[in-house]
Amino acid sequence: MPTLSEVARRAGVTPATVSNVLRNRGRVGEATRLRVLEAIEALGYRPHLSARALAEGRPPTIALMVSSIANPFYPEFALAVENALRRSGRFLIICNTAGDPQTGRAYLEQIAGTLSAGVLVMNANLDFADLRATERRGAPVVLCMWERPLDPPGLPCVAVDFRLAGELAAQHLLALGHRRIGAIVGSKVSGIHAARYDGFVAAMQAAGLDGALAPVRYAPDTTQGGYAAASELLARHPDLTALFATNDLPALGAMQAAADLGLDVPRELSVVGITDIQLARESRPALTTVAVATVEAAELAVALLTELVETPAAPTTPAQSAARVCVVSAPRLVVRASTAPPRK
Amino acid sequence: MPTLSEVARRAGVTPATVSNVLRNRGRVGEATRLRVLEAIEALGYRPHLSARALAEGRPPTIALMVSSIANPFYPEFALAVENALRRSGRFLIICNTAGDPQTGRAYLEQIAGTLSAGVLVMNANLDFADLRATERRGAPVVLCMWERPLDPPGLPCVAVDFRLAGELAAQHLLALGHRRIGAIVGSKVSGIHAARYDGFVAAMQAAGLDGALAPVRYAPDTTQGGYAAASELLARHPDLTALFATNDLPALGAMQAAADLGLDVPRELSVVGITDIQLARESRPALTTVAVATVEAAELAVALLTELVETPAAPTTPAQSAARVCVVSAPRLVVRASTAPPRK
DNA sequence: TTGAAAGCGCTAACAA
DNA sequence: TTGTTAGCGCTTTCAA
Repeated sequence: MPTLSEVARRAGVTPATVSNVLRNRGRVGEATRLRVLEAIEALGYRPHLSARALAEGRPPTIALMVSSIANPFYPEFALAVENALRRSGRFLIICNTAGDPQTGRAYLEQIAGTLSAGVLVMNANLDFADLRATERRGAPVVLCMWERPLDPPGLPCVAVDFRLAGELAAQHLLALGHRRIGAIVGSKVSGIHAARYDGFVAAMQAAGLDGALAPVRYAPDTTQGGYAAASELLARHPDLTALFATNDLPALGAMQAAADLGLDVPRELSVVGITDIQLARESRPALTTVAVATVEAAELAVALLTELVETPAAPTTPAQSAARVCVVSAPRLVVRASTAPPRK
Repeated sequence: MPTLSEVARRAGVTPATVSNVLRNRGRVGEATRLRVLEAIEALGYRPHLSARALAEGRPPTIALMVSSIANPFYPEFALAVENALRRSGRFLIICNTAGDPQTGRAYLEQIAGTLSAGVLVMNANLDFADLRATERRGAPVVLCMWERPLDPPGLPCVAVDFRLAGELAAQHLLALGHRRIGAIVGSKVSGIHAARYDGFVAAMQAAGLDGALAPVRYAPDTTQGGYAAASELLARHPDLTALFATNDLPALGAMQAAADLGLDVPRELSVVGITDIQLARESRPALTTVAVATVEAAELAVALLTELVETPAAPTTPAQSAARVCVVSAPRLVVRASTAPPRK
């Protein structure tokens, strides 16, 4: 592969000039510029990105930490991230933590700042301390889907009002006339779906029901988890007319459980989820859900990280980080075919 | 961030020695080694991967070209690739071509050989010429799911016997007693699913039916595509008792179409797909399909590419490339709930 | 407008 | 076993 020096030699200039031409720095005579361009063309020169990364002190690369790229939600997000990055001439490294903080730390230690200029974190179950250490080493970190806009994490982040999402979902069921509603929370009790559940409880409360007393199950954030949770809930509380799930995947699982129990959705059981992943549209019946601005979140996250990466590393204090919170558009209800008024 | 020289200074040795310790090159005294290790620890030193890439002449990175990471098949494959790479200390750059050869070429030109040591190609609709050019520039290319083991592409590849997959699917339907079977081919007429369809036709032939005359529709390789194709087929040929699809996504779409037409699957219509993506297990009814060794293919692809990357670049002729064909385990039928004998 | 020179952080001969 | 010396390909002052 031809190098910049070879281009320079051929064009009868020095490497510095070629570099200036490449970066459109201006300070190059038009005739020279043309000669350089011609040499580039003739030689088929392409800049060596690793060399450039070293010289510039920062690679054209961003790492996306996810717990599993195979989770049907992430690809949509990753796609949006990749698109946004490509537009800004950067590249995306996918880091799969498999939900294991060790793996996450290993990734961060290896590539943050040395092979990737910054880090996007998408629910990868990482130690907060590791993230702050990463920041301190000079690789900015952005949390991609913070659940509580009003409770910033002390790290730059893109926040989604998931509490509102929970409220909207519950309000929809309530408006349809449901009163006996079960909840499936796709994480641990103290987990990241807490805000969504809070919203649900609040909406119930507001409707004069004791939301905290509504039957609830905590389950893994998967279809299987939702399936198991729904099976249990329906076995224990046969009078439930609707199920609220904090995420689409468990909601989809709940629909399967209903199908296997011979319950017709939505006639005998309504199901609502949160996020609006592609599958929600494609399931039968199509899932009613609360759509989250995934693409917008991805773009904001990339924009925020880009800014941080390009800003001369003013060592960020927690307070400064706290200030870097972008909130995406409010979630909105998408009514499809999995919800209906309860049978009397 | 501390550099190797700083570590050297602190340990009272030269950079070369530190490098030797880091690479476990052996030729270092035990006492020195310990001192160096201690300095590394004390300083929190981590090797700068971009610098190393430049010095070694090759980055620790591999590019995976896919048409859309959001296609439910790719994440499973990408996950397996990522795992295999991580085990070998490499990192994964995701390149989304959106099926556009331009975008693909731009990616290849930018990063192949300069930011990524090699390229994995997963049905990204790339120009063959671009791939060969990439190879010539010194960045090995491996095709990840070549469809016809007996017809090598002139590029190193991992091949899957998709013709056999098509045969197995058809044989299953035939064995159940189906005779009026429609086919949904998830690509253009001359597209990459041709081998699968060939297998289908051959199996029909072998059963004494004129497979080539079986109703067939070509459609995009998506649920929507399958939905539309199945709707058409069933409208035009109400006597069909089974549908064969060359991929799971269209098969799933076909099941939805059946549901919307009020046809019970599998009682009134059997549906079979190919690949066995995660969704196939999770759909209701669960999809009968022919499982392809995805993980094995990913691992073989990584192994093959790794070998090519590490082999001192003997400029490969097409003939040599042709020799680099790995074939994964044969596909195998997975019977689930979407197939049954035809109603008399 | 162009050139000269130093250096990014690391590796790898080759010498000692 | 360890050090010396050149780079890898590019960017970027600073001079001319």
